[in-house]
Amino acid sequence: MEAVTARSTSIRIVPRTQATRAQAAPAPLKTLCSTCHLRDLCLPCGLGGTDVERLDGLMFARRRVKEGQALYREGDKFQFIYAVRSGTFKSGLTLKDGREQVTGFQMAGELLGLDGLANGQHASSATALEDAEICAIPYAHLSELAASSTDLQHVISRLMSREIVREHSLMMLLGSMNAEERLAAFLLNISQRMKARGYSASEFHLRMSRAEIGSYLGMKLETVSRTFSAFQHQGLLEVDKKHVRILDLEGLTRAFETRVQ
Amino acid sequence: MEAVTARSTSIRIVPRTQATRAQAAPAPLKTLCSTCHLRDLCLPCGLGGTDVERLDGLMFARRRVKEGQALYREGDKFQFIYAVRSGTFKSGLTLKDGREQVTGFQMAGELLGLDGLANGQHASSATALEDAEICAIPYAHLSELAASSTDLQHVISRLMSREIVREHSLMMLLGSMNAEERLAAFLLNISQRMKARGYSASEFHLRMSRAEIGSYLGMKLETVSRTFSAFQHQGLLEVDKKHVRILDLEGLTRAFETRVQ
DNA sequence: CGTCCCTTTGATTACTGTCAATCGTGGTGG
DNA sequence: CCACCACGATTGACAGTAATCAAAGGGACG
Repeated sequence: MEAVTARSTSIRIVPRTQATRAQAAPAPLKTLCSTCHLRDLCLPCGLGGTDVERLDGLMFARRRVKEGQALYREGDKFQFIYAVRSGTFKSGLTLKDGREQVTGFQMAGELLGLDGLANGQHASSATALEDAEICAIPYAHLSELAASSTDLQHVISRLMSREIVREHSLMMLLGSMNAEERLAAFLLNISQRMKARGYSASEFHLRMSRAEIGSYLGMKLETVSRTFSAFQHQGLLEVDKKHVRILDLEGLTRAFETRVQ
Repeated sequence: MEAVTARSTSIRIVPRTQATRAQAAPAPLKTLCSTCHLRDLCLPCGLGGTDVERLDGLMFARRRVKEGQALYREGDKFQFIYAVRSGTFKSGLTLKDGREQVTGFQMAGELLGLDGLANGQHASSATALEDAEICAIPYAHLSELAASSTDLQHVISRLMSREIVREHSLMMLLGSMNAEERLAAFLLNISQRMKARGYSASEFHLRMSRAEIGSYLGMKLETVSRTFSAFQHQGLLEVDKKHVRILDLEGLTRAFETRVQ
């Protein structure tokens, strides 16, 4: 897994762990929410035409992030909320001994960086799992705009609340499920999100490694791999490295619902 | 662990698991933020005098919640954010098979119910671990007020973001720590919060059962009990049921930092 | 004084972690 | 062009931690 730094003129290969921060885009493309194909998934979701037009007025800078590059890191000053336009990100905490805890994976239309509001600096880091593109939404401007639109205020609050709810269910997963239930829950979640984006719900490419899945689900990469194999033997799915095809959605749901119901 | 229903005129004992929802307070006391002893911990924290006075104008209803009573449950309509005035709450999800996943414990000055914004109904439930008192803050009124005060908007956003950050670190705990590290982290967290409230940081009463601690930390109650005993044998603390005295804060911190550093 | 619940402790099981080897792929460099 | 290396994934063997099952003590309360 390697990455090309944006800074060097010649193409230079660096391992992902040494990846540099994302640089300011050389060509700062501006983006309009009103014409964005993700508007029903993303920030403008639920907003009226006038509010969306006011979002347009902010002219979010669009930025490319290469695979392995960090969009922001723990401790970085909080200035932007990021909306994923394309590609996939992982977000998480890096422990001082080098190990990481992945706290989420973000796909197109999902927001990144909301944890930065608490203390004015990011509490987590976000890294691209493939070449990606994001909208950088300046929080100061956004909150200015929100001051004159209660609808926008509500949308932002709702998105933050949704993040809290999402983390609740992840805590349930980490706190009270076994390996098979965790992986089943993870795959069903990915499946739903792929479907919501117009992709197949039953066949997709995972962009994250076994180690990253394991970190997210609170298990070791070997256990992730074994559990994939177990599901395959049970006829629930076909796996080949990162390619997954779900054969028995009900069976997988049952594996998940063993405890959740 | 038993509870007295508020509805019945005669005092009737019900097990906590069958506890009824908190009823509307018979005497709706009103509360002022400006004179509250918790104002530096709670919602008004960081707000200027004029904003706090405007919060006063909302005249939050104060409500008593008996031990074992639910303040709200999953699926309840979201109307209020709650601030704990006194007592301790647990919040969490109840699974359909009856088991619960505790997602947090709330002490005086802490907020409850922020997960309700996402869908207009609470995604979790909150239950008093001892007789408690809360301020019920009508969200509609609060967000009306926030429309004319960017400071208040920021405070609310920051509180929600803080909840997200809190859950991140809990996920790290659940995802990558062993039993001793989890319990050490839990005790250090309680210790800090007690200290912030003017209580001893080294000696306190836990209001939650071993099972509730276990649910929160993703381990079984027997393991919680054993780990307490282990800490006691290591001379890190003295435990007698719910009473805890920390003898060696550095040692406990080391037990926690084994992985976190 | 008996019951119920919480807690503690012991014995055993089982799941997942750890350590290690192998395979396949893709990029590197001779 | 091909051998080599690095990396991710898979699988096996074994170890270790925590779960499970079980029993008993201690308070609180009727």
